Amino acid sequence: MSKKKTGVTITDVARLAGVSTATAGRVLGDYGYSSREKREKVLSAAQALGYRPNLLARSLITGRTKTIGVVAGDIQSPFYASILRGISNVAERNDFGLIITNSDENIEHEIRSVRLLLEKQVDGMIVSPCDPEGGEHLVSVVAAGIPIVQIDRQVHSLGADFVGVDNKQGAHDAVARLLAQGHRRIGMIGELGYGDWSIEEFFALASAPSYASDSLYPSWQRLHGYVEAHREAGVPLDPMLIGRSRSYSAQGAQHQVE
Amino acid sequence: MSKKKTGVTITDVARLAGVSTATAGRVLGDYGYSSREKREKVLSAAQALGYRPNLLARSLITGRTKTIGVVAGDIQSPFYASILRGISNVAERNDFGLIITNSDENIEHEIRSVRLLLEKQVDGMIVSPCDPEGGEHLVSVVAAGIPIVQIDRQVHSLGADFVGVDNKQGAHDAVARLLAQGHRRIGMIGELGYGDWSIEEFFALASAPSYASDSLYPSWQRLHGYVEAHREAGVPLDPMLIGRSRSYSAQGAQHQVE
DNA sequence: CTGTTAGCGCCTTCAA
DNA sequence: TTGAAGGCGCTAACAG
Repeated sequence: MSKKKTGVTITDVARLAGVSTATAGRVLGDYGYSSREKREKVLSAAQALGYRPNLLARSLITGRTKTIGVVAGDIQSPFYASILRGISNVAERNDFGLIITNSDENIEHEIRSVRLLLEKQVDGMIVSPCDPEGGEHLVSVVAAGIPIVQIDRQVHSLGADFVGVDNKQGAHDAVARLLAQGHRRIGMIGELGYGDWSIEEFFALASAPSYASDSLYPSWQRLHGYVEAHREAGVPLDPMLIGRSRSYSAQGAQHQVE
Repeated sequence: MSKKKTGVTITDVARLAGVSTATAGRVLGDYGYSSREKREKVLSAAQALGYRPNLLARSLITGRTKTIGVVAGDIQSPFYASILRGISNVAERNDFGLIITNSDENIEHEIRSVRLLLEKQVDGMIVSPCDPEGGEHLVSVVAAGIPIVQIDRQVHSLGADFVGVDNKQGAHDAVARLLAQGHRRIGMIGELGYGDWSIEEFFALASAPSYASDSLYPSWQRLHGYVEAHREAGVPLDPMLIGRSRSYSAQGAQHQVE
């Protein structure tokens, strides 16, 4: 009949148990002291009433939400899905909640997501920044004292932790091995979607021994490794051997092959 | 230097704007009346201080969190990933947050997840119940006035909304078409992992025209469709044509073929 | 060890 | 249209 949300509060439990709300809070929240006797009274009262703590109220006071926010590129991609699964496992093991958002590699979506997470008072964020250059919104987050861990890509100027793949080194090692085996025409298909250069231009840039690709997108970092391996082996580069799929998809790659 | 979280509150904004917290709240929360003049004062004060509303505090009062909780089987599976993506899109469009959890098709995980979501005061839940029979934990949720939408599988006794595939009909139609084309030995590989019957036993059960498979796991529902199509066509069933992969994986299916 | 008193940040009556 | 006062559910300081 009644349509109101029940909302059994700590006060209800305290009353039924015949103690103060403070004492009830101490046993239900598992902090501070409490005698065996009172403890049992409170627990059974809570049980009887079907009490569930209101984590919002608790967080409002403690300042901690036991929630971490994630800004992924696209939940649906196997890459992010597997990462999310790992994050989720660890979070659950530690009784943390997870608020997950997609950026679709779009900076405005990312900013929106970050704002939402901030307002929901997450304790920390895991972000895959879609633009290695522009990260003012992230700066304001760390400034607010909320830790950020970056995934896959990083905003260097942020100085926040980063978990990812050493793209340049990986590609370098793979290509170097092929070159060592005597191969000379090594093809590579990469996403290489964003970036202001043609392959020729990038080859020129990346051939400088001091070139740093750390702040580029992953596929360009890998191409840099490709270039370095060639330079070290003294093998000339041929732009015709590089395919730009412009998307991370099998179709895109297939298209480059044909 | 200071390590404290800044925490610009509505009070700070009100003071700077020279109005009461009530007025500041009205413009920042976009409710109630406010004069153009005050409104602008408040907004620029908020801007200057970098004010961000504390959604926890707001939710504590309003009783609504603009958050919906999801209990998926496994984020990482393409099936759930695509569903989550859709949910996420709609949620974002409506300024809702999403708390996502995995059940791993394990009832205890599911119960844990549901409890967490309840305590975080989600406004509603989307659940893929791992046991079509046992759903007491879900009953208590709807009893608390929190709407549930079920995905893929449903607890019938719950009487909650359900979104899914008509497994029986789909399998029935596919098999019926093959039979109509004259084929007689039609194989089927299904997960068929849970369930107390052997294939022979299930054939016997499902051959009854009145048999209802609604509360079974999806793969059994599909097998029911297979059986019905055969019955309607008067084609005898052969248990040897059914493979039980016992998992939703390519490997499992492949193994049945060999 | 326990109860009382204050709030957390915000919204919501209710007067003015 | 505005402000003052009260309270959401809970925890953090005190005294006792």
